Amino acid sequence: MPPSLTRRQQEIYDYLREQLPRMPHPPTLDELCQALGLKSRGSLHKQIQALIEAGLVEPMNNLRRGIRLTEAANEAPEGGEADELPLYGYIAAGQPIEAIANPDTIAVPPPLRTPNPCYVLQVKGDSMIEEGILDGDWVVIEQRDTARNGEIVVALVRGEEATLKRLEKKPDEIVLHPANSSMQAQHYHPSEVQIQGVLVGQMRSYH
Amino acid sequence: MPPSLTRRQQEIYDYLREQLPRMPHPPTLDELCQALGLKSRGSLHKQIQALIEAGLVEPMNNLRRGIRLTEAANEAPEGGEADELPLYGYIAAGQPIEAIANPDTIAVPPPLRTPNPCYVLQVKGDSMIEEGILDGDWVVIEQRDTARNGEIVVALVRGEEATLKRLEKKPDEIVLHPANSSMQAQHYHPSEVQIQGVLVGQMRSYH
DNA sequence: TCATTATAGAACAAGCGGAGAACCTGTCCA
DNA sequence: TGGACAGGTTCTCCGCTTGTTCTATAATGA
Repeated sequence: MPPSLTRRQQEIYDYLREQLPRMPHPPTLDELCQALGLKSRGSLHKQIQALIEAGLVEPMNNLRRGIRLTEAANEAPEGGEADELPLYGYIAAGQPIEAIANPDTIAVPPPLRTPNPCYVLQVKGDSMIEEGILDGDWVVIEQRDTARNGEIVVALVRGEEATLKRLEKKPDEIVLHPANSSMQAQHYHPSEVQIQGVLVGQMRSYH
Repeated sequence: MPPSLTRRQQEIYDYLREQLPRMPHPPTLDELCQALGLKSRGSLHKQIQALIEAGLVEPMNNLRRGIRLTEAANEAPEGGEADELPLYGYIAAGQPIEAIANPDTIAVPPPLRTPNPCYVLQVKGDSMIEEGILDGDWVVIEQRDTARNGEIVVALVRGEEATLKRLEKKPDEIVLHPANSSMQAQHYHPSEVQIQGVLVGQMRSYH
């Protein structure tokens, strides 16, 4: 059992886990220093050393191979629960989906999802309050680009505004109905609206 | 066997069990103080010390790695299925909980429950519709016989009627508030009402 | 009334994170 | 072949944070 990491060590480790795969080469200490806002190679080395002792970073015995993670660290990500879905971020009427910094996952019980690919968003605002979807609720979205009349959908309007609304398809227009009597239904030309998914589940925590 | 915890210690322990997994780093004493509304690090330290002696919190020998639970404490919650909770039946205003024939279980993601014993009911009727709890929703209930003002509780009235209502405790009476403007709040003598649990989570399926 | 519990607050010491310098060891190139 | 150079290693020093310890003060209850 590795000695638990200090806060800074954890931070650096998290950074490595996230950024390393995107880098063309394993970074040198100096490069990492710059990326992390440090000025002293020696300081960073001390932190990395701790990660090496914890078995998370490949030891580099005087070789110049840059910093890379251990196999163990690469495989370790999550406990591998079968029904974890990605938590993409927030959805609020009128803004694009706001991705959160740490792409996270959240467990979703089978009845709340479908066998098809799904993801989770957290609701911001009260636009669907009369459908029992409150600020802060998680919604489970099935990834689809079509929907039936009356379904609640994640719709992208003119490529920029993502909203959670009830869908009404008319011959020549698409109407997006909020469920909040203080808001107006919005009318669009079909070409303006792109379906990104359909609501299939919802969860709320009270603490 | 460790000496039993004081009320406050139990409270802090529960908080840790619930909140620690969501934190990016193990918190420092100061951070915890703020989260718990305390102003003195020293005070909290004494409480934590007691939890350490009870074997629930990892001892920190002058190291600054924050507060973390023991393995024992982390694994302790339930021996059984990961996060399957018993589904007891239906709850509707005005009738006892209607047990379903096959006592079933349903998976509940950790954020929707507490570390304490919980169970699940399915909602019948619209009495809490303005709180975003609709007919057919599942509600996760923490098994408790006390509740704080403003919490939504499963209350058994005169030993026969179970309802899901928002609780208001007054000196001489207990008021159960529905969240549906077409229904009336109900007033009872404290001896008539028995708390059976507190709402901690809610789930809905759209298919 | 005394014991227990919870809290505030002050004072202390050491862990920890960082800077910087010097050192060491391979690689490259004239 | 022997520098220059890049990059890893080791060291010391400093200041802030954070765990620890103590004392004092309420509140509560047997």
